[in-house]
Amino acid sequence: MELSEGRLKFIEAWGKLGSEWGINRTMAQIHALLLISPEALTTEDIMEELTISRGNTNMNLRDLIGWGLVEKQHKSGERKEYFYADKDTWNIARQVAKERKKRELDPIIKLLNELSEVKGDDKDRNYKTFRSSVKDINKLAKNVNKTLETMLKAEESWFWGSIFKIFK
Amino acid sequence: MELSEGRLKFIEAWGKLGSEWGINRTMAQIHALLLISPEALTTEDIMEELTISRGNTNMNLRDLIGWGLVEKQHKSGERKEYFYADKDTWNIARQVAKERKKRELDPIIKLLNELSEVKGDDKDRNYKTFRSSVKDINKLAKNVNKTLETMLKAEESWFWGSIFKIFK
DNA sequence: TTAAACTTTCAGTAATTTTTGAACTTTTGA
DNA sequence: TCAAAAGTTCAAAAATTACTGAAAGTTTAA
Repeated sequence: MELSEGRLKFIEAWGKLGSEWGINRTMAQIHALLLISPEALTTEDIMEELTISRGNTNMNLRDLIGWGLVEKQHKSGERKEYFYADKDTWNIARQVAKERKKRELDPIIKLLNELSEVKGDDKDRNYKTFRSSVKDINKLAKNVNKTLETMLKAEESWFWGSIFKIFK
Repeated sequence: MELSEGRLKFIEAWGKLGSEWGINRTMAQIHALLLISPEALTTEDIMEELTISRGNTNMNLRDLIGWGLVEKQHKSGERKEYFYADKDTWNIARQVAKERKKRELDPIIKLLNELSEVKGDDKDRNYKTFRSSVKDINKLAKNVNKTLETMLKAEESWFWGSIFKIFK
């Protein structure tokens, strides 16, 4: 396979993966393009490569910056903004985990704690099933939460090393 | 909070969470409803509780069965089909992990292996960055893969026990 | 202070995804 | 064998989400 074909496939696959995980396709594609670009790119570069509009490019770049996956760069003597993606996969994974934890896991844990307080009749089967499901999900969510917190602080090699030491 | 309010909030939250993770809202809501229902429900029950159409209910139930999260039950002497959700959270997590691994991780690993074979000029910076990104993502994907495989085989208490033994 | 170079915003449009509902199929019991 | 009761399908409609392009905003340098 040629590099140019490989690059296209990579961008396409990253976009598809993103959309399967609730991340907009274009945002994932811009990220993919930056991941395989040695140099920072301008808005124009991205628009051309992906044939998308200026507005779309701009908004998705802001989002990527909001996710902590892309940063703005300025070249001295130039007015234009350049965009660069961190290439360290472990940082990317951590950053995504961090943001999704904040946006989704934390609120769900908060709700589950509230739902644990729901009062009812212990003889009511609906109530018993509700309580039991909420309790179990709560436990799982808290375990995931603890594991993510460890991961957020950890070095990649230590993290996987620890995992595999046990799992063999 | 009252049980009825809690049930509504739970269904709503589960639906939202699903949609944030690329799972259709209604499918997640049906799953939520079944999770907090002690008895198996009929299509009619679900249609009424969630005020959705028969077609929609039917299709999403098929999908849930396809994900291995819901099973059909038959009551003797009755024509109607009843639907029941496994309430074991660990089984649910494993089932979701298993399906998503099969549908998404496995294909991505296959592609990454192909992309590892892309030929090019070692002096080309584009080529070098491409190779390096592909290699790193490949490594991460394989680590995730191994961890998932362990998880799929494991008992819940053993799994979290092992994780926390290391992470403290 | 002006104008060129660039960035941001957002109303309108387009694309995609989800839902409906009615026609169609299957199963069952009389 | 038939009709009632249930289950399934899918074209069309609705809802949601993403994209465009042009106007408005900002920054810079002369």
